[in-house]
Amino acid sequence: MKAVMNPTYNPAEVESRWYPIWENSGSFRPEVNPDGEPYCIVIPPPNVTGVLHMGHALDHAIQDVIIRRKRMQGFAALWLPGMDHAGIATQNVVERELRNEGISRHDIGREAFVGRVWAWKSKSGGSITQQMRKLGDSTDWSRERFTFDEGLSAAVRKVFVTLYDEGLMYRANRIINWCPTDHTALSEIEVEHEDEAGELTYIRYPFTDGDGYITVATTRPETMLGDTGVAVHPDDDRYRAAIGRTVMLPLMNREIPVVGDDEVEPDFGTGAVKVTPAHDPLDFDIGKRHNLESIVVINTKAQITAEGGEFAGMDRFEARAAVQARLAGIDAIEKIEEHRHSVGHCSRCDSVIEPLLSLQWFVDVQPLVGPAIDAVKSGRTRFIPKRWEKNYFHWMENLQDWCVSRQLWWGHRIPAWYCDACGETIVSIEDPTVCACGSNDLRQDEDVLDTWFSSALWPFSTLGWPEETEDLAKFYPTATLVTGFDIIFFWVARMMKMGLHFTDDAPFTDIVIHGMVRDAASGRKMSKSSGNALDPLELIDEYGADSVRLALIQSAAPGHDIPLNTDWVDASRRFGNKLWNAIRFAVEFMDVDGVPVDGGYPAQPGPEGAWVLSRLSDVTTEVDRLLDEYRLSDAYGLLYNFAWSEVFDWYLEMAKTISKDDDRAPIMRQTLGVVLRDVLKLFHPAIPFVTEELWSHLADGPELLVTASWPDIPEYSSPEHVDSLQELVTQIRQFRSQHQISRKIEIPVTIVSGDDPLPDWWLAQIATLADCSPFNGARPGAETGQTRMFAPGVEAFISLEGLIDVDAERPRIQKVIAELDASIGRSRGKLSNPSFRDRAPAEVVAQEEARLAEVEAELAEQNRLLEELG
RNA sequence: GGGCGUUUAGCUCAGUUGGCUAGAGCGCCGCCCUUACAAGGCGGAAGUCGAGGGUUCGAGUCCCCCAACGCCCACCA
Repeated sequence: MKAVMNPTYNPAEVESRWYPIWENSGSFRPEVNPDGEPYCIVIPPPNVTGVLHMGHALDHAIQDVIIRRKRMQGFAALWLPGMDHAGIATQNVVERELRNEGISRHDIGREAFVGRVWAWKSKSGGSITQQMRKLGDSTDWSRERFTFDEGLSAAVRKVFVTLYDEGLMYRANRIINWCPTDHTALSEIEVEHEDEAGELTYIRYPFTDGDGYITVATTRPETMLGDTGVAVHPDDDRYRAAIGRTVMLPLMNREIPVVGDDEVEPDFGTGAVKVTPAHDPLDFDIGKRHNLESIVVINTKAQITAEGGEFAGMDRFEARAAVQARLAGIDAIEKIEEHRHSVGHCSRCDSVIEPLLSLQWFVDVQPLVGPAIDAVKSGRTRFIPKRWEKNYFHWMENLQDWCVSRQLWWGHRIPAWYCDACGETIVSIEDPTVCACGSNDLRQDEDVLDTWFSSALWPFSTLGWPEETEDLAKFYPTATLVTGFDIIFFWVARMMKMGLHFTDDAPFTDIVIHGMVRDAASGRKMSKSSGNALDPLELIDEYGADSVRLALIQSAAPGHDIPLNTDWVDASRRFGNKLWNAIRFAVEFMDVDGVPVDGGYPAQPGPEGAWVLSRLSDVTTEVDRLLDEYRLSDAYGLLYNFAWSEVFDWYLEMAKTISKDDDRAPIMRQTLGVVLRDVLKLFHPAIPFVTEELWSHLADGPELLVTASWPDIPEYSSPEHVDSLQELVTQIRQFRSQHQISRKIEIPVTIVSGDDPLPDWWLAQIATLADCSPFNGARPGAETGQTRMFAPGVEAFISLEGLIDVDAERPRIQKVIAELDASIGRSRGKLSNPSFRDRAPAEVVAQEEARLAEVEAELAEQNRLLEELG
């Protein structure tokens, strides 16, 4: 018995019903296609603290379209979900909780704190996994992973220890980027540079021999407290004589040398630079080259240390003003200029980064770079769109060593132990209990690893590596990665390096890069901070997940940003409603249901059926081509127009003209059913909920649409008659509209065909679709008061007498003539050009000639009609 | 200082081997409550494809140059 379908589609009710059915049926597991070729996408793991935003919605919609189609195509398709432990972000959330209780993490200690984070995770973390279900993500939840779970942590240790054994993981004292707020080291890509207004302070450093001074320029005068030298370019004539002399550092009264160094830019400032090896990366290098001492004058809280003398204890910015004032007091400042310069900020908390000399762990990435570049250069892995490859190469070629240690508690603790007795460092997978020297006085390194370290292993660690699991053998290397360009450096490049190094294969074949979702109104990136963010969850509640997905997919041209507003979502919702009603009509009013899941394509579908099936076949072929190239927006734009403008607007209307007791009714129902079935299949990856619901009304058998087969349509050739039918109907409608003729008036139309009499079905279609009474007969005499229409193979005549004011037809014909004239002009121009005839392909020339002949004939006829009208 | 992207209808955007009269959604105008859908149907108006130059029989599409806007990278202290 048929279920009654509501005339208005209600997404909320339908969507909440289907997801559990899919999930519980195991449809998202690759095991549903046990013999299928493996196809795997690993999800970019959202932060455990994350809530679903538009960026996720886009990223997931794309991945879901890809994986759902592959599943329907019979692949053993796996979309592997999971989350990232998100070191700093998560630690901050729990620290905020503690702060509300009036305590800090140091009050409860490391172990208790980590316990609190786990407790938070099980209670509040991972809400995004429920939100992904609302979106319809067909991820295999039985394989869900977490970067901090046991298996992945084992992979992290294995990688760390291996890199250490290979000499690629080392501990060193370097200038690193320090966030004084998050109180941890950061890698250089976690620092965002912004141009800001600042000052360039020119300070005089007197020579110790009393003969003059040298002026240095700095944006950070407070660092002068730690100066241990002044550097000039060795070829700079102004300063050549100064090299080797010493100056007296003001305020500190420290004698420091002037050195010559090629890295100094003579054109900047005074051409002489103060050297603070402990607080500037360039100065650190210069200091090393010239054996200058490193004096730490700023601590991890961004305060001046005891080495800073009278300024000790001051905040760095307070000290900047104080140092300037003191220098001015002793007349050591030559001038202060306004100066815009780039200032580094913590990408997480926006604090100004402090370059600090610090003992940290680093990965020597150079040996990993070559294979990662080669994999892309050779085409083993390709970026889509290709232009991102250039960015990837450029970044790879300019890599610094990766600072991986973080001064946090939430993260993978560095598997290094230090022996207090002998000073030995032990790096091992298993926790050591005793040192080679016999001492068991071992301290594990306090630091944890950069969150991105475990993310870099994601494609293989989630599949079981370093164990040789079945999943790893089957699904690695994975097929496709889908992500935004903003994390190519953070994540994609590192996965490539680690994947190639540890598995000897690139982790993906295709890397699909999409843009950012933007607010269509302002053009800005959607973000909470700018207050222009659309909340996908609110949109899902209001419009349905299908609408949000389709809007994103249709807007997402490959590699471009996506402007989104609710109009797009609303248009998608209307499409869902249209689809709903089209199928409701077929099921309830045309008795189309029990459509077979596979095949069932009619061998003799009749002319309308052959037309729609040939269009379906063409469109499916094109959609497959577009989807294979990841052009989702083009594919679904095409399908959207096909479904609405051709299937619903034309074919469904044609089907209506065939009454239930007509001999052609059974074949029409079969054809309509098969076409609608395949439309549902083609749309399912984009709008899974409404299509699954409609499938349950339309199709026969127990199979869910989610695991149904992708369409494979036999060839059909379309009868030419259908084109002329559509053209003539459109022209009659235009005629009616132009002359404001009510639909209630049936227009008598005499139709003349070139050869055979027109079939009854054709006349019946014309009659219904154009609300006219067609008569297939001889060409009427050349009496006045007729209008004439052309369509391939047929002409139509309408007597204007009694239908319209005959005079009103004149301007219409004149307009038609003007258009035809223009067209003929263009055509003749082309054809009279000898070069065109010589050089254009013969088929293009022939096409042009045929077109001209046709248009000329029509022009002659319209001119004749105009004359008849007088 | 490098690199990349964008510029097409009132708005937001498609347009990938150069080839009929450049498309879509929304908006706008007219008619229609036709029993799938008024969240709809039918019809319509609207674009010198950022400026200039070049290649070509033919350029929104390829090349050069310019302009505006946006993004990324970069240790000018």
